[in-house]
Amino acid sequence: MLQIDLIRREPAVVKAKLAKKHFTNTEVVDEIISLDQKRKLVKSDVDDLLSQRNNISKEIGNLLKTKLPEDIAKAEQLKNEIAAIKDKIAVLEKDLEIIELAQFNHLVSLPNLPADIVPEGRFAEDNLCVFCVEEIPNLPETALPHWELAAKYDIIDFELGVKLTGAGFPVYKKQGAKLQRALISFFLDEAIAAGYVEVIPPLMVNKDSAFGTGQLPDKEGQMYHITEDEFYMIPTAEVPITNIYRDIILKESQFPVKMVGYTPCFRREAGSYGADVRGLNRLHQFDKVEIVQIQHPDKSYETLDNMVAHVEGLLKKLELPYRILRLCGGDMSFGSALTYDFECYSAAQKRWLEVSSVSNFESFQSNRLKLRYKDANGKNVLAHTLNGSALALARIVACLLENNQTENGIRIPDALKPYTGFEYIH
RNA sequence: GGAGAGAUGGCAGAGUGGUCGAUUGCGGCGGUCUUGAAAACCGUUGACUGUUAAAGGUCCGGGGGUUCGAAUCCCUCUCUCUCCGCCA
Repeated sequence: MLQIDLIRREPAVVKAKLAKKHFTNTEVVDEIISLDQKRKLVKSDVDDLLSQRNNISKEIGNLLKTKLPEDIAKAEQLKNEIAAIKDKIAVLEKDLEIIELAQFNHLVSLPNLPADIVPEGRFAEDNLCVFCVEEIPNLPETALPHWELAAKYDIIDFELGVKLTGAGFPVYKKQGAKLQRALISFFLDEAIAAGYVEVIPPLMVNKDSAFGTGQLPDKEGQMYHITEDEFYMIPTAEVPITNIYRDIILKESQFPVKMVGYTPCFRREAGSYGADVRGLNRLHQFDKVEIVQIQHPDKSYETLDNMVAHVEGLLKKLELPYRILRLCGGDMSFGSALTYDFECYSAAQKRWLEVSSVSNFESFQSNRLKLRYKDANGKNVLAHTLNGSALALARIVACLLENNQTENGIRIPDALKPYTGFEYIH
């Protein structure tokens, strides 16, 4: 959620930046400002009336204390006076409620403003490739896609998942299950070595948490919703982990807060179909290790670079061909100010798969979360939040299987061998 | 699932209808003392809104009600604790 203060002060700048994100409904900005002016007027009227009421009530209290007949009569008179004030308050408070609700609804409909270096553009093709490995693997035509390798070595069973739950819920078996665990441990250990504190959060969150990180109201349809208890299955560990710091006022000395967590992630992915969802490409449940940082606004972009470097280090250790994209305004997520996507090359499918997304949300989430720090002047200021996948498992597995297939089986990268305990899947 | 008790500031814990944004203790911060530290002593210490600054307003788990006036009374929801039942 954008800060109302910024919208008030710099409406033109806000509109221009929204346009870069292809949010062109600029009348919303004007509407927010006009509602804000109305709100202030009504609020100040209500406050005046409340102030009058408070004073009269105090007076009544004092009069009644004396127990003198004339004072009691006076008190009764004042009670009548207050009745009229109360009616006025009731009317104005109703107005105020309507105005505030309208303003809130408009405010939460605005996406975050993109950073200056975000490229112009609307679609994936407009993303700026800031790094790409020199050699993209070129496998022989006989190379198998990962879903066939999964069947060949009996390590991932998609059909069985359909039986148990439905499409998009694979069952990992044997060396496939071990590989999964190995990757999770490897990613966690790397993050812990980089100073992140590990947490294991709940896999379901309440409405407040889903709102805090921006999933609600914007992406309601993408989460599994447990209606009986009003819980949402987490689409990413970002939600519970970042919400640990909801309603918190940090000291500056606590920056940066660094957390890492492994969780399964649940996504409804309504409307997806075809080659896009084949095999491990897009699942309803997948595993992910997520890194989250909370940082001083002056340092958040430096931190974003650190997080990008961390993810890059993981891909290097896994010996996977990757590229890094700086997302264009139209392709970025709702709440992000700057996002780098990491894509790995899936050599048998001959396509790039997104395996990580690292973003700086600036104060967009913290405004909703009321996540602040006390600055040197004792003023409470919104902190910046960042997060990134480090890494998302399923697509990494897809690339590992495809790119590393040999006549002897699937080769495990050196960095992973201590975790798998085997060098080949066969 | 059944029965009961409770939810107050960073924490502990007073407050049952009026000057209570809230006694007090701990913690935090600043100071005196000290070579330094501890102890002791003194002072200070919630958030939001609003404003040039203020005044004013709001907040005692959430929502609603009674009242001139609610932390305090009533209703309701959520959560926590204790006992019983069930159980990894």
